[in-house]
Amino acid sequence: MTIDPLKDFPGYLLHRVSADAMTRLARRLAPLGLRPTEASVLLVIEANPNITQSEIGRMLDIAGANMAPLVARLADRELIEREPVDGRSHGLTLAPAGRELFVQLRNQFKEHEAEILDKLPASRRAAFTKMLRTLWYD
Amino acid sequence: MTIDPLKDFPGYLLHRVSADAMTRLARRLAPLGLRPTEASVLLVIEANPNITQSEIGRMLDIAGANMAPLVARLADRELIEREPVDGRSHGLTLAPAGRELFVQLRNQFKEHEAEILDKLPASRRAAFTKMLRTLWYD
DNA sequence: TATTGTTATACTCTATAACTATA
DNA sequence: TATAGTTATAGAGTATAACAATA
Repeated sequence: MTIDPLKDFPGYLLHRVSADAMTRLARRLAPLGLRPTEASVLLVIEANPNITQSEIGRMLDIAGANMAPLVARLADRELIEREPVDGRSHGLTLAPAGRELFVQLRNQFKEHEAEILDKLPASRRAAFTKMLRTLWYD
Repeated sequence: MTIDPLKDFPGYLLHRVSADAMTRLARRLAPLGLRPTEASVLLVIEANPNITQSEIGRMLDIAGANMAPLVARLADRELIEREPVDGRSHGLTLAPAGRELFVQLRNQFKEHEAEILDKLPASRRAAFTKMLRTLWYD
């Protein structure tokens, strides 16, 4: 039979588990007309009214060059509003349509995250998430 | 201060940890002239001489349409050899240059994987990998 | 000088459709 | 009919370089 030489590599497993979760999240969000990165930006704006797009970029590690068209799409769809805070920055807040969408968005994320942990015994889920946090925010 | 509403989401953490690891792996492999997917295919061929590219695709979940140019690049660089096994399939094996590269490749992967787990206490590393395996090969 | 926001561009990985040749 | 391999193409995410306007 064929041998999978990668199946014990945590890096490979992280990649496969993450890629699978991202694909499922994308499918969940498609009916809302959102891609995963757009949805995560909306969650950040909701939690931080008047945040600027450069601050979001630093938080989510999205380069400014990539934030620009992403935010422009959300503004074009009137999901967010931009208010000048000084001559070069704009504070971002959810527009009415964005607040409406946010409720569905939050539910989809909640179900998605539960689905990921679902395969682990309930007693190990918190430990798993904590280890991931250790790896990320070391 | 700004709030990160995603920091407790295992799906988001998986994505960030995985993306960071992939970026570091890509940097490690660049001096060898390989991208992560190319390197993983070489590891699979080394472990399974005469495997076909469709079998590799099923193992690594890479679509046939994407396997074709990937394998062609490796064959053009004479890292692998293709031997017909029937009228439509080719068995893939490492060519001499591929075997030479494989030694360095294996070392880079070993260091990479160790680096990922490095931030976890040694006593938790096996449990973490096992949980990832549970999530992947459920 | 440094930062914010922007445009243009390219790369990697992935996804779909259509096709040929073989089993 | 199903499978192996291929080509063309498009999408999403990311990366770099260059630039204007503002701090």
